[in-house]
Amino acid sequence: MTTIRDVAKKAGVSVATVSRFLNGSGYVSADAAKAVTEAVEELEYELNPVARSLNTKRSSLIGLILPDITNPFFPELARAVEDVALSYGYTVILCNSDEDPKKEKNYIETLKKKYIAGFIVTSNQLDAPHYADTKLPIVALDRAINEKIPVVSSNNKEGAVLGTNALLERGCRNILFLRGPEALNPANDRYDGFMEAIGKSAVDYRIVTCPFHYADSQKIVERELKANPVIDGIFASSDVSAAGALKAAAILGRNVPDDLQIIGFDGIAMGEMLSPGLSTIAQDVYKMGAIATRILIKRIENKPVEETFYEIPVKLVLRGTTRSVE
Amino acid sequence: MTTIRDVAKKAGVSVATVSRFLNGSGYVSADAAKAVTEAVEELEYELNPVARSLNTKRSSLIGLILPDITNPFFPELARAVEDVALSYGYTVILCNSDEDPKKEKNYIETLKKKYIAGFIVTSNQLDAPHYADTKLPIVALDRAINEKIPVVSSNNKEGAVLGTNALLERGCRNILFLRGPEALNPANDRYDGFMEAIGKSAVDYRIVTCPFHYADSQKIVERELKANPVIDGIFASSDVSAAGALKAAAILGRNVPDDLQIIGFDGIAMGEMLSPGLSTIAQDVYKMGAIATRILIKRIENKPVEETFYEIPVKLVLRGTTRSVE
DNA sequence: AGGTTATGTGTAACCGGTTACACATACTAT
DNA sequence: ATAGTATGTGTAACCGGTTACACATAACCT
Repeated sequence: MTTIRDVAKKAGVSVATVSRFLNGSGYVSADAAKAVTEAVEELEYELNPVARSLNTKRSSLIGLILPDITNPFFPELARAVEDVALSYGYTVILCNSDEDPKKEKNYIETLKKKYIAGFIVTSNQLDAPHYADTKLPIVALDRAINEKIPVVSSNNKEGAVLGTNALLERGCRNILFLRGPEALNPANDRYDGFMEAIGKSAVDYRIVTCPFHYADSQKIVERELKANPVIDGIFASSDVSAAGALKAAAILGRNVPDDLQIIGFDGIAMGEMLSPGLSTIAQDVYKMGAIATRILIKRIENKPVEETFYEIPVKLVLRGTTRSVE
Repeated sequence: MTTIRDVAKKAGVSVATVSRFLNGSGYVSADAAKAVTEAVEELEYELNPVARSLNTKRSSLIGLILPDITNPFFPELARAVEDVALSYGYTVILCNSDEDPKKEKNYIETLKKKYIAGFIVTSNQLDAPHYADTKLPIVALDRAINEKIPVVSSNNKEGAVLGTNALLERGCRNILFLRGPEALNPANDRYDGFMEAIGKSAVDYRIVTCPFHYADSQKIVERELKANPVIDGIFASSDVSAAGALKAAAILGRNVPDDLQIIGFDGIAMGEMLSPGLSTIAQDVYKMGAIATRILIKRIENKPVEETFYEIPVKLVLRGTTRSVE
């Protein structure tokens, strides 16, 4: 393995000069620069990042902490983070936290020892003291940890307004809202949006809390539809719940969309594979991940970060579970 | 930060003794062990993995190379790898290769510099010279790279036999087989299994190559069903293709499963969310990932690895796209 | 002219571990 | 009694970079 000392010898300069040239720090004459460049070329020298880390106490590692990559929302996020990280020369470490504070903390401790450069965190747990006192750059997704930590989030409230209005415009007069878990920030924002939009109408509605879980949602919706056959529209706070609702409708022989219209929230790929295709409020998850990563890298590299709150617009995607507006 | 020198001083021994004790290498007296243990405790000493890496040229990083985490097959795999890695004290780096040899190579080079401990590779490209000459421990998923590299794979052929027979037993007399891309090992094994099972029957069949892509599959199946209305069974080499087939059937007004039965392959979570639920040959993806990781870690730690080929059994999961056997 | 400041470079300490080697003592075997 | 092996420990070099500091020269002031 060629070391910086080999390069220095070949170029006829000191290691300090080589290091300075390689890092663009301090003064290096044109002659020295040329000699070093040539030596690097000839020896095919590549800097050892571990040795560098040891004394700079920095690395090019980014930690991505998310509840569970298996949740259909996260792969696309991970992909975006990885793409952007790669393009800036960073490497992504995958951490499934299961929303367990102990696991999260453990990851943070472990990775700190490796001089990790920063974290992207998608945590749903509400108290996060171990983030607060971390000096490391962090960017949060979907939920605020504290004022100093930038947040990237979908415009959940607006999305919910959009979805609710879509159902109203399509003639729904009795809407079931599948509210997400109260512990989740985005679920609360979506709830607010629904309430705002529904409040402006004179339509009947019903709200049921429903986990972002397929089988549970199916059961809940089955029960609701049986108990309240007048329901002619369902707005689910997640696509997974919407899929459960769709299944429940199928089981009960309800005709979607003629008899019952459904809109989900998230925009996961599965939506289009359902029959009928799921209408949904699509989040631009890739964009969220990409932006979060860019902000993180700016923070890591001490570049100025303009804002601390980034809201990504959502989009109404109409497929088969809603009718066209007449 | 406490260093090994602080510990040595506190324990009244040399750094060499501390290091030996910590690594369980060389001789350490009971007295010294006790003193070091106490000093470590009191000082809350934690070893610096970067410093260690620098001279051992090893780390506790594992690289997971896969085509695209966004593909529904991979999140569960990644989850398994991460779980097992974590339990052994390793950390997982996520690498989306897009099946691009350049990207793969680049990752390997980059991570080698970080003294990565080993790789788990799910690569579909057939030539992989850059793996061959790598001294690093590697475990492959789903395809053999060379004889020295252990492979973990589903029992694809048997799965295909199972699926084909399931359709036959359920009365299908004209089966469409959606063959996966020829470049993929598992697709070929599934093809072999189908041919073997269908050959033993006297049933008509038709084979069409079809990418593991939803919209494309849908189009292909729509075309096929129109051209050959006699088709009463579809065996798809992937669940995504099966989902496309199911959609095509819905569009053409074919009744699944009374008129047309469908079986997929993979067992991705989406299958149960479809209506009707997708019958499929389920791979135990989690198990594949977990086993691959355990083997890799054995290799990394120079423990004996019994075999170099691990075949994980698949399972027939019957849901709504197939009838019950009368 | 003389003092500042900018430019350029090298030596050597340092980051925080591991380990080769030298040395000392205790135990075994002959 | 003596060689040979097992046990135990410390010193110092080393992994491959970065950087504080000292020093030298050139350019820019007033």
